[in-house]
Amino acid sequence: MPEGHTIHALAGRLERAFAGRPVEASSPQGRFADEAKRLDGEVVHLARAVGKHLFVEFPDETLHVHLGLIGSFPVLPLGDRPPTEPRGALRLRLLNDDFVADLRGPISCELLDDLQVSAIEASLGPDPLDPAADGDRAWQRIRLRRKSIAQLLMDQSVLAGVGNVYRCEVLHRHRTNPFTLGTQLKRATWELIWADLVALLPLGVAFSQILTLDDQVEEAQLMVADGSAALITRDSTGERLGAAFERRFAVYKRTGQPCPRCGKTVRDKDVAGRRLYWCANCQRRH
DNA sequence: TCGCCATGTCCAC
DNA sequence: TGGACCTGGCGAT
Repeated sequence: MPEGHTIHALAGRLERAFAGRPVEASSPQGRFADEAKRLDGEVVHLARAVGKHLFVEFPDETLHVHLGLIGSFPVLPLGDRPPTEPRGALRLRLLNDDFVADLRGPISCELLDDLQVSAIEASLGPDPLDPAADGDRAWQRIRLRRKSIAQLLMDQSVLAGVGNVYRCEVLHRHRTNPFTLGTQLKRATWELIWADLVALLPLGVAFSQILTLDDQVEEAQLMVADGSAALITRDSTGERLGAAFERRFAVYKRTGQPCPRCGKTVRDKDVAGRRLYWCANCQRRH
């Protein structure tokens, strides 16, 4: 269940497992059979992510994948075993001598040309994981909108990569009222939120885990700074094995429990089809 | 074993 | 704005 950090980590894993070598591609489920045939035997150039969109570049076309809410694309080392027999609805399997990657349940899986890839990228707001991204581009879209900042943070044309967990947690971190309209939001508040996302999302990629509580964030940053993050046990794709941190949040899925900052009760409410969690007592800023 | 929910998005009304 | 879609995990049965 992916926010942007998951897709960036996945792109890295695919890149390490497949880039620079020919790949066997197949669609056991059949829904991607013609396209898989076109990729079969081609060399993978690179894999990259923009927000929640994954692009795997081949010589003549680009595989575009969006996992949606329930898609998965695990990259597994084969070791000395043959790949497992495909089971269930396996949309796409990528295979070489060392790795297998099985794509299931994506909301999109398609082959695109460069123009089509550019069109998708152009439709997305800045991605805090892109070092060249400009948070001011998002601000220009936010400041004119009469929608709540809770909705705007989830709008991928405003900002690419943030999902429900990061939105709830980052609004709590900055004591921001989720119902503040874009037109009411202070620029200084946005700048703090953007800078925070730029700091938090790379920790999500490094640890394959959403970290938003100060104690965990500080520890994770120290581990990145002193190199010990790299020493965590990893498999041969470079993926960390097991969770490094306890799964804890300030407000996400904590309805009825005390806010860790002020002790008042965390609330939830459906906003545009997604559940928002927030503390009405200490999130009052605009 | 079943049913529900989920870190997402699109489309018809 | 509600439903549809796709799969895996988990609590209730």
